[in-house]
Amino acid sequence: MTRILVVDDELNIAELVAMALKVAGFEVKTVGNARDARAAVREFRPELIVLDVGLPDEDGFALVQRLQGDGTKAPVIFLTARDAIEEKIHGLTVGGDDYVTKPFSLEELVARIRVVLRRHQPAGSRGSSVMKLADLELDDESYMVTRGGEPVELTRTEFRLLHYLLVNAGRVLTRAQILDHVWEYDFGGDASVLETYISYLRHKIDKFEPPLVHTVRGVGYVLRVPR
Amino acid sequence: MTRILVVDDELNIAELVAMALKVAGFEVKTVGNARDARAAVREFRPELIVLDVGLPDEDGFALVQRLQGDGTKAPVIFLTARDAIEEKIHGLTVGGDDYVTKPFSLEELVARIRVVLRRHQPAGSRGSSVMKLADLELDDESYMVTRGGEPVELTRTEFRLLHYLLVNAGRVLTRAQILDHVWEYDFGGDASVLETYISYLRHKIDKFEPPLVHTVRGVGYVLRVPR
DNA sequence: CCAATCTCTGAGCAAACTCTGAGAATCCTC
DNA sequence: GAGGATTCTCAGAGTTTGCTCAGAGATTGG
Repeated sequence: MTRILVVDDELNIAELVAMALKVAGFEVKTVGNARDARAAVREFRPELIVLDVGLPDEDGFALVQRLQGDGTKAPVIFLTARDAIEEKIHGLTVGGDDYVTKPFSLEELVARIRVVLRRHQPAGSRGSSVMKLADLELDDESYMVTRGGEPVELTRTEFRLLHYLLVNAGRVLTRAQILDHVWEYDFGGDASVLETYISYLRHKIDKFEPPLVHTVRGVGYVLRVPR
Repeated sequence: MTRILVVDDELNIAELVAMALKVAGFEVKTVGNARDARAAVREFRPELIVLDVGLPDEDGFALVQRLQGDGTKAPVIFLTARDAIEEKIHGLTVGGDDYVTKPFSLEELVARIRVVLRRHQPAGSRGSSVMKLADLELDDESYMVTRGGEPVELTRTEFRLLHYLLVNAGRVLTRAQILDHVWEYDFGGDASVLETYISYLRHKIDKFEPPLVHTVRGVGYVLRVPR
């Protein structure tokens, strides 16, 4: 089980992320400051670090330098405010690290984590980045979706939504779950957006037979092959 | 796996270069001064050396002489300030060595490394230096690009951009990734330059059908053959 | 040292996307 | 089958994102 260290001083965010990652099948440890982070790196030996750059006791980037000096090779995913100085991010994606701007959606964060982890694995043992259900295919890496071989153009939100449904194919997801994962965590609107996007998705991928997106009345939605 | 030794006393630069080279599939060792460099040459037996000429403890050129006296035949790529005495360098690069002026772009450095390595390989085992996608061809060595057989004139930045996209054909690259690789490492501007250059590229290579440069809204760009 | 070329900036414009709200359609219960 | 609840669909407002262009500044080559 892949170990991930989450470093964020905002407890709510840290908890939220930790939850999502545990559900996604990772082993997670959370700390709230740089000092604990260094200790955790030594003891917990994480294989990836999710790091808020706005830490109270030490600049996130300085911390990374120190950690890597300590011998960790774990890639880092930085959490940063959307309008933060992009300059500081420069040079970051060279080593396969990445960053996600706040507020993010959990779906997006988990996707980035998967991409970074894949890049850091020896090329041979890498799985494919393609997910399938019936004749529907979704490629994480190239953002391509095809149904029955035909390419389908999806917007970003549509893509995230389909991705989340696909990861949980066969399992019924409640509206709340979907909103919490696919939309940014500070999204204030109601579930009608979701219905709208389900409608869009159906137009794009379910104009072919058989339909894959199914409504479970009073509960939520599932992606599955009907029998 | 080709071994490359990076000699630079600026830790940030050395790290940056090492990262980029590892991602490009080389085995890398980094040292920060001339003494360690000589030791590393003996133990690590690099097949190419990237050497900063502004070393604190010994003049880079003197070092090369000594190294070659030690029996290394590894070609050298010098890193030098842009306004440094170019004559000295010209004299040294006759042996198939090369130089890159700081600040460089990673794309450029890696390209030079590939060219130098290719020159040093026995003529028989050389691969081609031409990359293709559909009817688009790009030759690393001669800096020539053709689309549908027609030659296309590209400026240096356009060439680097296309090259980076082509190496990663089929994979969506974020703006940050592209800026980090194609632009010089101290570039401080924002992504609008990139958009401008994408526009230039499209005018030059995508006025033919089918278009190869595709925008993935909210994410970045891909080079791919549409289906 | 001048001219040509290249790079980058900024602003205006265009297109695409997200979300809202309201009415239509569907489903379920009684 | 009526009525209420739920879900679907659509059009449009508002926002975001990307494209293009002209021109200033830098660089290169003669």
